[in-house]
Amino acid sequence: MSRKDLGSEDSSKSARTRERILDAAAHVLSRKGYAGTRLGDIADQAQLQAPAIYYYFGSREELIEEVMWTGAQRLREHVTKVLDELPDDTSPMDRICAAVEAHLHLELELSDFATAVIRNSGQMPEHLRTRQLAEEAAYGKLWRSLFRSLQDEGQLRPDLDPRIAQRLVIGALNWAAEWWNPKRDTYETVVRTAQSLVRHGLSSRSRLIEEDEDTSAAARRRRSR
Amino acid sequence: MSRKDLGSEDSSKSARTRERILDAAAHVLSRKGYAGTRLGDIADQAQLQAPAIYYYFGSREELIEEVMWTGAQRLREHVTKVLDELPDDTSPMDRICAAVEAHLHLELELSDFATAVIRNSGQMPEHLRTRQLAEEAAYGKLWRSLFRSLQDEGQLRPDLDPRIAQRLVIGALNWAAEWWNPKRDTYETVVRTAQSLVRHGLSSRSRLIEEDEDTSAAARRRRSR
DNA sequence: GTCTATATGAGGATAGAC
DNA sequence: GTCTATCCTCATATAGAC
Repeated sequence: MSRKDLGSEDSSKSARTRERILDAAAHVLSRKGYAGTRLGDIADQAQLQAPAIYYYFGSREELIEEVMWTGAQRLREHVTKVLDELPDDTSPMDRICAAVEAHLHLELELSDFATAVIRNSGQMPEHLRTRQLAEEAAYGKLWRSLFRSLQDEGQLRPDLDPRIAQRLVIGALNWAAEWWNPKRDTYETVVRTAQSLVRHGLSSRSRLIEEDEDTSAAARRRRSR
Repeated sequence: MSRKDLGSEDSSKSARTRERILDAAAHVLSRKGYAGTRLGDIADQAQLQAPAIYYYFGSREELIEEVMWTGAQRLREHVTKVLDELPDDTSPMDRICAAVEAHLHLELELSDFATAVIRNSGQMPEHLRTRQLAEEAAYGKLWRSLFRSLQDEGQLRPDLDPRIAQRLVIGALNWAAEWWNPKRDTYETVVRTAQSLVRHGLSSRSRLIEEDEDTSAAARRRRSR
């Protein structure tokens, strides 16, 4: 039997090689796209010969499928774990902020997998996305439950459509992998800004406070809503 | 002289054919990716033969380059136009909300170009991105000036990093093309939710009002406004 | 069990004749 | 504008080497 079904916890030599190939594939996939991902490039990156990949994966498609699934799965597992470790009495909004950080953490950490998934989800043949779609459905469900808790406690501003707000938030986070440059922005600044944006953006406690009428150019907002 | 330099305002037969090819290329590019975009598929979509494309475009690369540039250009021009038409005394926050709608409008309207650009920006050879990058730089500049106005008037919450907040907002908008389903969410709901999220998310007038300590899950609507 | 060297054949861009 | 021919780039099969 080959090594195809070794779990990722195995650290034998062959498991490590397999992992190297997977990482290399994520790297190439994120930069070249589904159709542009050549086994030769993956092999170069993983420091072996292209046909050697067939020892670990049944085909190019199987390898790519696993990259997409792994990316989605690791994200969901990480966020789930972080949420599970929060104290039971953590407020819904604090849970959402924790999820925001966890999502950003994994995404920016495993950015090859993240950008591989993000850029290629819409370009893959459907039959390679089954496991990925299942992960993403579960992940969406997780976030919906966070938003529902917020709403149940009356903390979600009522002019927001919960589903749409949720997708917008996740979009803002996903996109971060496209622009984040660690040399320009610290990870902490990104997290802090994202959390603040989300917290104030969603909260029903967030009131646009009327300004006393002064003549400054700023004084023109009025009883909105 | 070929038709290569006819502007898009020309509506002669050949200009229309050229436009059809461009639209078809955007369609294929968004679904198959840069490397997976075959002239045969573009030709099918545009209802002509693959080699005929060479009558309108110098090469596959030129055609794809033009899709990416056009997508970026139309977005910037549309948002610029909408902002220019606002009354002079429009507040910075209202200008940002107008830009949010304009961005979403063009993106969801021209979704093939939008998703083509979004999904393929990171997968294209650099030499095909020169004009696109110039457009995007100009577009970024536009948004930075919007954020700067907001900040100058003290309306930007000080715990936000302006550049990062701006990128998060644009990310949330860009991602909308990936999930929006007009059968599920109306365009108006998406715009309204995005605007509200952005307005409250950014505004320094947005205060998280402390709740009196009560444990009831019900007592939470307050000082209406 | 873990890989390398080489061979095969399909798909696709594009040149050039019409 | 179309049709055909050419040429190249791969994924993958096969045959072993260590």
